Amino acid sequence: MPELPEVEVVRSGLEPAVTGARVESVTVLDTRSLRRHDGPAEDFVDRLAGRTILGVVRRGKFLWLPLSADGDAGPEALVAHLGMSGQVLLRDRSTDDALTRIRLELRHPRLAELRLNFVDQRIFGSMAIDPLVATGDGRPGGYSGALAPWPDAWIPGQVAHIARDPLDPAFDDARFLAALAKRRTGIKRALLDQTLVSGIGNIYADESLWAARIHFDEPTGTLSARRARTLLAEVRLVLARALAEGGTSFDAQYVNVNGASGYFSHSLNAYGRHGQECPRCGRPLERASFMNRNSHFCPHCQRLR
DNA sequence: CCTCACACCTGGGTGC
DNA sequence: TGCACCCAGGTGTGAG
Repeated sequence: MPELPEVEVVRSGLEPAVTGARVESVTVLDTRSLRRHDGPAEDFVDRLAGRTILGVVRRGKFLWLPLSADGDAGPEALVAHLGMSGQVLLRDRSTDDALTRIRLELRHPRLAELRLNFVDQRIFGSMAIDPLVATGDGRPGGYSGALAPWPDAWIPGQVAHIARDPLDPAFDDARFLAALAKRRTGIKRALLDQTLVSGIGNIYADESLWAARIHFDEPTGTLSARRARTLLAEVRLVLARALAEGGTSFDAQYVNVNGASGYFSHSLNAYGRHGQECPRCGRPLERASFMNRNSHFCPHCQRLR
């Protein structure tokens, strides 16, 4: 479940159920879902089994579950990225899901036994055990909700290069705007670059650009500081609204930890609406090929300057 | 260092 | 029904 709102729906669903739970057993059904793990599947299983989950943290589209100490190893976390089609489903111990790639059996002190199925059709997502490293700015590594004994200024090594997301209180607006102004590329490319700002994918890039009336291919070099600030504000509004509606779902693939879909697809103004009327000006929205995917926009409201 | 093209993958839906 | 084809919301890597 890809973009920030959908991943946050997963994070917030996992948090009360897995915080404090012990990992009783781990089954790797497809080793390709360990693409991000540095080592063989046996190493993943050995390092995860028996440990207790301390919380659930998210930065952008990355999730990680800090783990209790294990011998001489430094602080580590179970990292999960959902890629294009990943799901994390909480089930009872008798329920299986098609396309489950990794299965964890958990025991929670109050909620007792449960099963966590990592499901992924395309296998662009993956799990990993990764050492935690100190954040560069001393601020919390990501968002961990209210329950966890975080915030701690730690982040998995493999996530450290990802920028903070626009809903993170430690996101530095001035730094982002300065970095954006230095780029020599199109604005949508920049929005999708997770090392510049994280959490935005194809849907919310198109929605934010539509809201800010900016063409997806407008060069970052000609975007005024004022319009860039407007765009950042619209990004935040779009992400927050989508989050409030439980994320965007077009089909059964993008669901929360209980398998339920969000409602934001009903609130989309541009994404997937090519051929239909622009909700603002009434003229037809268009779709254009861009970066091996599609961009949805209003050619009247979003003119290339 | 920055930018961009490309590789990595499957199965559900659609149309003939 | 069967089957070929199309499509999908992301990230890491390496060339230039």
